[in-house]
Amino acid sequence: MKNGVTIAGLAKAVGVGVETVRYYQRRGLLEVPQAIGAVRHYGPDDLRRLSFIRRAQGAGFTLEEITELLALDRTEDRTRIHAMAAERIAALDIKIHELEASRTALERLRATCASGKGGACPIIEAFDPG
Amino acid sequence: MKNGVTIAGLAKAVGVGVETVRYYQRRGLLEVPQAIGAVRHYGPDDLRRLSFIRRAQGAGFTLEEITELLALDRTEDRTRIHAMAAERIAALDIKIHELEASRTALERLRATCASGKGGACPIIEAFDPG
DNA sequence: ATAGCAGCCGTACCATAGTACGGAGTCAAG
DNA sequence: CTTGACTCCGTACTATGGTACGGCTGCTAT
Repeated sequence: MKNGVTIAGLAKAVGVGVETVRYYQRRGLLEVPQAIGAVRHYGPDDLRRLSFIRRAQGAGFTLEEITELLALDRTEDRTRIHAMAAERIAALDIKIHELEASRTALERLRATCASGKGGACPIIEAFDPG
Repeated sequence: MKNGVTIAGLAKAVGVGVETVRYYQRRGLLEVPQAIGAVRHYGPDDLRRLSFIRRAQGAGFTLEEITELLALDRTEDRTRIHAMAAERIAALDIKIHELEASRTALERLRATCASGKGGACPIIEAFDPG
């Protein structure tokens, strides 16, 4: 063996499946490293890149957008990066507010249906205002 | 015409497509009302139900879960409703925190890349801490 | 009465993000 | 030097939530 891990080690380190790593390679999100013999070995760069992909997904970027971000990482196109970040932040703000509103509605539902007995609790109505 | 709207009116009122309404009917989320002649007419109940479906989706319920919620709406199984609400609230809390963390990371990226010129801004690193 | 828009229906297709599978090759250990 | 785990590869399949298509029919206005 050389230094670096094989695909299973990489996948495990980031908490994804081997097939997912291969999928990202096929999509061009991860590059396929040079093999030592017949087996590829992955280093810290690959790990950072894969972690980034996952975090960016968590931020709501699609794989297509992440592909663009990764390409941008080596350029100096700050305006594009800035625009993508701003756009995502705006979308995130909307989403966060929506989820908070949903949370409020669910809290109301939970409170209503917590009280002992009585007839059915009105699920549909619980969501009505908000 | 009778009172009530046709499928296009219903869809439009909630901001979905006609095909989406039909899809929900197929999935059993919406019932198919009795036709007057060959055309179905939808009333306020259908509207409320459809609105509910959309709001519940916004809260992160899957269509399958929403199917269950709608079924539960006519029962008195408060414990199940309570459990589903609690579970969703917990998931929502996690999600909201994740999105807020992502927002922070993006804000950092935006700030870093806003400053005039200089080399590339480190997209991958901007997400590194979390 | 007739054109043409809506509605109805089944079936097929789409995007996104994986997940599974089967065969062939390879590597390290026993 | 064989066994067993792991890799590689292509292709196919999955889940979720729709979206589109084409044929037929029926309601409505001109």
